[in-house]
Amino acid sequence: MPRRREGRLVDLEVDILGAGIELQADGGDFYGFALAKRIADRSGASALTAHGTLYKALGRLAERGLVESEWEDPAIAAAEGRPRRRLYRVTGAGVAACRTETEQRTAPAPSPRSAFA
Amino acid sequence: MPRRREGRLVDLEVDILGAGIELQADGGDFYGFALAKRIADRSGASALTAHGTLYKALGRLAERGLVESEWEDPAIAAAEGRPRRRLYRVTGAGVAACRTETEQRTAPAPSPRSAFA
DNA sequence: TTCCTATAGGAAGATATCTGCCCATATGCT
DNA sequence: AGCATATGGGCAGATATCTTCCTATAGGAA
Repeated sequence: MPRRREGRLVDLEVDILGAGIELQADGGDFYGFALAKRIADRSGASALTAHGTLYKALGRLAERGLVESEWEDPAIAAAEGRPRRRLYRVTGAGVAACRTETEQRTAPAPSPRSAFA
Repeated sequence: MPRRREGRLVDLEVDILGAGIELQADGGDFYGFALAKRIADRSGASALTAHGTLYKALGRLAERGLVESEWEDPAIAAAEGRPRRRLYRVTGAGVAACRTETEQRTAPAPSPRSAFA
């Protein structure tokens, strides 16, 4: 993929923010693995078979301040007998960026003349 | 595999005890994953590609009191940024059982007549 | 000696996160 | 208009442990 168009989001990032906003609607934070399942479910196809893509995207979003994260208390993971999770939440900036991006996409391209023909 | 011959060990169990005794010689405990690598290395071949086999064998040995285990302090795993380990050590009984089994194997079968022919 | 069956072993996958490698390509620049 | 390249995406694998299935076989019993 090419240089990122200034301040815009790629598909996967929109998906993450969207799913994340949904997941955190009922109170808590969310974590990568759950996110992956959710996105895989609704995207139908077998995207993210290798989860590296997702974690890289989450990293990018974190760098831009659109999500925040912190490690789950290790004791909890230990008590539940599973690996630790990194807990994410979409920030205000993240919600805004997601909305903006979505709007920018629904308002199609500024067609050169009127329409086609 | 058939019923276990009363009080004896299968190959993998001997390997585990052997490798375990080696690993704990220099002080500390050992854990499954390291054990798997060690056994895989010296068994040359690609045994244990799926590690389930090893963990089941470790469970058997624990049940018979030949190894003991405890979970690593979750904080340590967290600090090192990796999954928790279960720490094992071979018990006295384990060392004894390993030796006995090895002897029983080096002293071959009580041949029916003298040798062959 | 023959047959039954308990049991070990292998494959596969769930649970979580992260890194490195390579490739395709849309973007921005000339 | 055309080209160079930054960058996202997919594949593969490391780190650890454990569960569920299915299968093959050696041991014991008849």
